[in-house]
Order: sequence, then structure tokens, then C-alpha cells
Amino acid sequence: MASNAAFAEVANLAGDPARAGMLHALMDGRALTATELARVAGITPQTASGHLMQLTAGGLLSVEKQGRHRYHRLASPAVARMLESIMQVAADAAPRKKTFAGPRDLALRAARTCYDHLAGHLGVALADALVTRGDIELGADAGIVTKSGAALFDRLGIELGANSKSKSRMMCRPCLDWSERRPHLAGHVGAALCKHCLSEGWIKHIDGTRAVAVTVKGQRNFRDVFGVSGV
Amino acid sequence: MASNAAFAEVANLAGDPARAGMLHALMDGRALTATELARVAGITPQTASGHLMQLTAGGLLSVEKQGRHRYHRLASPAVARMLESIMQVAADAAPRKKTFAGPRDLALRAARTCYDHLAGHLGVALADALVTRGDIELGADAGIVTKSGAALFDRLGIELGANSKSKSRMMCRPCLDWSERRPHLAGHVGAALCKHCLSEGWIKHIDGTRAVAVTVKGQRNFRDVFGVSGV
DNA sequence: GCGATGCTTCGGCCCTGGCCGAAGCATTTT
DNA sequence: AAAATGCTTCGGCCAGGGCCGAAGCATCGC
Repeated sequence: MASNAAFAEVANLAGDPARAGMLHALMDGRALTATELARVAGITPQTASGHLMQLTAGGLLSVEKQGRHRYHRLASPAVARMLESIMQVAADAAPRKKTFAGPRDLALRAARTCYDHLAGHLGVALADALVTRGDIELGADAGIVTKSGAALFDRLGIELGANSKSKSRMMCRPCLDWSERRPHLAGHVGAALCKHCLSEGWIKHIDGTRAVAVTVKGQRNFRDVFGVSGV
Repeated sequence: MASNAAFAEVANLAGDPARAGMLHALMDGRALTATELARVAGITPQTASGHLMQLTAGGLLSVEKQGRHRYHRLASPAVARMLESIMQVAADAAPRKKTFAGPRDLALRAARTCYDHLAGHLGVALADALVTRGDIELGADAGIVTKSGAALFDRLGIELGANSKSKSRMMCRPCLDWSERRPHLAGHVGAALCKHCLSEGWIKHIDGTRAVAVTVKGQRNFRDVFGVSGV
């Protein structure tokens, strides 16, 4: 079968430690330069250049040239979902490592972005709160936004663009959280919510990682709007 | 970050051509012996043995000893979803290969199982029919079974076990088909439907692959029950 | 028991592919 | 111009790991 070779090629691209580090760093959806990626992967720029070429040729990354910089980002949401699913299996399979969580790990577990939506303790807490309040219904495979949820998002000024579709109900995707082992909110709705939190200044990226910090304003709003405190 | 190493390890396991072939062969959810897997991967049994040990140690496979045979299967649905998502990216990224589809490829494209549900032309046609008839609603991220759909499945004797949950509506997962580039039906509902088709003799596995053939009885039922013909 | 079958371990071959230093383009800055 | 910055190409080094043949354990059938 021909598709087999392509499969191994893609998996192999993600299977090198240096390349895995780069993909990991790109999982929050931002675009990074080759030198930045070399630094996070712990290799020299010329080695990184080779890896980036392979990743681009393999369809995992797309490049945007801008002056003397070249910005690399994940090629598509499908790539992000693939990376998420690999992380899921990796987290399932290797709880053997009692990896004493360093400060960076702790920050990631508390709250992080997962390509375009929120994950970590914050992400799960928000999903829980929305379910408890009856704003969304979440199953193992899928979720939907209820009438009250649609009203809530509307009140917050969150645009659920897919309303333009003929779908009578907004649907969303649950995403199993590798650190909390419980689902958080992904898909269109999760992305819109995350975007809103960032633009309202409720959360902000820590230095240049996927970890996010909840601002004072965010703490107030998460408590008042969603009934979520202690994040 | 510690989880990075585990990520690369898992991806690397799937990234070797021989191991990829084995995983591919296991994607229909059956359990195969080491020798069978060696054959599909095109390697000797002793080489396969090493690969299988790695895959098991990495948490991708689970082994069941039975007499002098050792049956290997995917360790969890999470692994199956990971493999699906990699195939998705691989299919997206490599349409360069004008791969003249051999007969095996053609059979796979017509109808196949995707771990526990139906894919290929048949899977997409069934999903389309169910949507058209109003039995399910399918978005990009999620789907739900409508009242009429629940009645249909009940009439067919398909048990949607998750009804026991407090969920008021049955939800299901759409899965982007790599050959058709359109969603087919996955998740709990997709699995139940596939199981029903197999047990009723509407479809059956071709030799020992993921490809399935539609029986005469199946053609009649797909036409009469779902309005799907020409499969 | 004895041989056949399924699978694993061991040892050694070989080659892919990741790594870096040095040098070469391209673009921006002074 | 000339220097600085970002990135890529080239060449050579080297280790990791996939592969098989041969031999060693298990389990089944006679």
C-alpha cells in the first residue's frame, strides 16, 4: 500500500527529539523564527535549518518570509490535532516517569493554550463550569452549546461564526487533557473562547511559551462570569 | 520539559516503516500474531519481535498470550485516534504522489474499517444519507443523533449504550476521511453501526485486511434502510 | 518422549541520518 | 560601501538502530 510510506514519513518527522521540540514550541499557533526554534530545540541554527526544511517539505509546517526573518508555523489545524493526539498517547503510556514537575511544567499544568484553545487546570475548570451551568453539554465524543450557552456567548460578545451555517445547534469538540485527564473545550467554540480571553486581557502568554497566566482582571471575570475561582 | 521526550518516543515508534506497517495492519482493531505482523511488514519474525517489544513497551500495543501464540492489538482507542490523525496529515501533505492505486488501494477506498467504525466511500455515503434523512446532524467538530435517528437505531436493534448516561442527547464524532476528504461517522455511534453491519452480514472483511466487501444482503439493506445504493 | 511450530535472544554487519564547523547568500543597518 | 544579522549549503564525522542468520526457549501435537 502506498499510503503506508507517507504515514511513516510524517510520524518519523515528529519522532526526532529536535524536531519534536520545535513542533512542541509551535503548538500554541504562533509563528517563530528559525533561530528561536533552534534555541528551544537545543541545536545550532544550521542543524535547525535542515530540520525545518524537512518539516516544511513533509507538510507539517508552513513558512512565511518577512524581511530577513523566516516565520514558521504549523501548516494546519489537522497538524495541531495530530500533535495533540500524540501527546495524549505519550501521557497515557508514560506515567512511569514520576517526573518531578519543574516550575515550567507546573505553569503548563495550571493553564496553557493547546493550539487555539485553553487547556490545563484552567481549561478543564472552565469546561466543568459551563457544563454545570448547563451552557454546554459534553460527551466523550462531542459537545453542543445549549440555548443558554449561546445566550451567554452572545452577551460576552463572542462571535460563534459557524452560526452562519445551516446547523441549528452549535457543536464543539471535547479534547482530553493530558495533564488533568479530563476533557476541556476545543473546536470552534473552544477557539473562540480562548481568543476572547486573550483579547480581553483575562490571560496572557508567559514569556514565549504555551503556558498562560491568569491576570487579576481574568480572575475576577472567571469568578463572576463562570463561577470559576482559584485559578 | 519532560513530556517532550515521551512525545518524541511515541512518534518515533510510529515513524519506522516496518512498525508503521504493523500499526497500519492493526488499525481495524483485530489482534494479530507476531508472524502475521512480520509478513505484512515484510521483515523476518525475529526483527518483528524486536519491533513489537518496543511498541508494547512504548504503550502503543498490548499483548495477549494464548498458547504458543501471542496476539498483539492496539493498546487503546487513543492510539487508534492518533494513527487516524497521522494518516490524515499524511494524506493532506502528500497528494504529490499520483500513486496509481492498485487493486488493494481501490478496495480500501471503497470501504474499510477505521479501528471500530466504517470509512471509505461506504462510510461517507452512509454518513451523508443519515444527515440527509435528518437522523443525525454533523458539524466539523461534533455531531448528534436526532430523535428520528434514535428511533431508527432502536428499530434496527442497535444498542446505543451511552443512553444510560444522563446525557439527554446522543453525541457522536465526525472523522475526516483521508480518501474521500469528507467526514464519516465515528465515535460511539459509528462503532455501534459498524458492529451491527458486521454482525448482520451486510459487510465482511476481505482476506485479512481493513478493507471490507459489501454483501448482496448488505447492498439490499443499505438501499432499503438508508437509501444508499451503488456501494 | 520427539519433532514441529511460534517466538525470542544474541552477535555482528551496515547504512541512514543527525550533528557541527566553515563558508556562502540575502537582507537590513550605518 | 561596509558591517551586522538571519539563514542556508557543504563536507565530514560518528553513533544509533534496523536488519538478518544462528541458536535458544516455550508450547503444542503425535
